[in-house]
Amino acid sequence: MDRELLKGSTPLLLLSLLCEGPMYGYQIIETVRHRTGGTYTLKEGALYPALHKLEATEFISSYWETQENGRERRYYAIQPAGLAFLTAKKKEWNQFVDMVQAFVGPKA
Amino acid sequence: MDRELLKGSTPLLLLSLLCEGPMYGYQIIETVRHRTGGTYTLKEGALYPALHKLEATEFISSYWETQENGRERRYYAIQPAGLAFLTAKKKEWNQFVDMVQAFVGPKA
DNA sequence: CCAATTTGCCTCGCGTGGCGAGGTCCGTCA
DNA sequence: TGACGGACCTCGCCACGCGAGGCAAATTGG
Repeated sequence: MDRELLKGSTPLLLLSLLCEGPMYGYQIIETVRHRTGGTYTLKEGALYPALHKLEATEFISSYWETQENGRERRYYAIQPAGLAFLTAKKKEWNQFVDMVQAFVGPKA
Repeated sequence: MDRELLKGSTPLLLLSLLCEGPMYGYQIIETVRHRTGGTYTLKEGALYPALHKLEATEFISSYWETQENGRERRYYAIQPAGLAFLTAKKKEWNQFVDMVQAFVGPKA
């Protein structure tokens, strides 16, 4: 998968995922990897900065949770502002896809 | 339109357009502007470097053509290698869209 | 029991690509 | 003559993803 195509889609992905409930970083990576059948692996160098940025803008929040074995995980949860932002982003995404589709022709 | 989303889609757009026949820079910009109803304006700072890069890799070729009034235009035409590249890019594009769609949910 | 792997977090430098602003030349039209 | 628009281009900035690296603790396996 061409990395250039991915640019800008990360926040959309993350917010969409977090809509389903809080998740921690590693879990996000694994989830994406599994759901895409391995074709797409979110890289840590892309994930964590993106997560931190979304938190800085209050679109998501984070909290540490200790597991039974004593280890800690940092969970991220979507915030109201993030939900609104997601809605806007989705609209933008659809516009974008329609736009490109109009030039390259429909999928089939 | 979020600029980050656009990244990487430019070669796809250009090759798709040039499939319909040779075009010159300014014309490409205007065509895109019109076809999208003005929602998307290809910027010169994105277009020309992209065009030159595609030419450097032999995906397109260019030639100058003099108009009746004496002014010159630089036309770009797709090459066989470009056509092959376009096919691959399209496939990649569809994969990408499907991937994101799988997370944000279908358009409707 | 120790080593290697996995889980889990993170940062930093690099390359890339779009953008805004700038620049140039020339034809046309008021 | 001067302003506008067509038509080409470049350059510095910023944002992003990537690869590589670092660290620490739990788990697994020989």
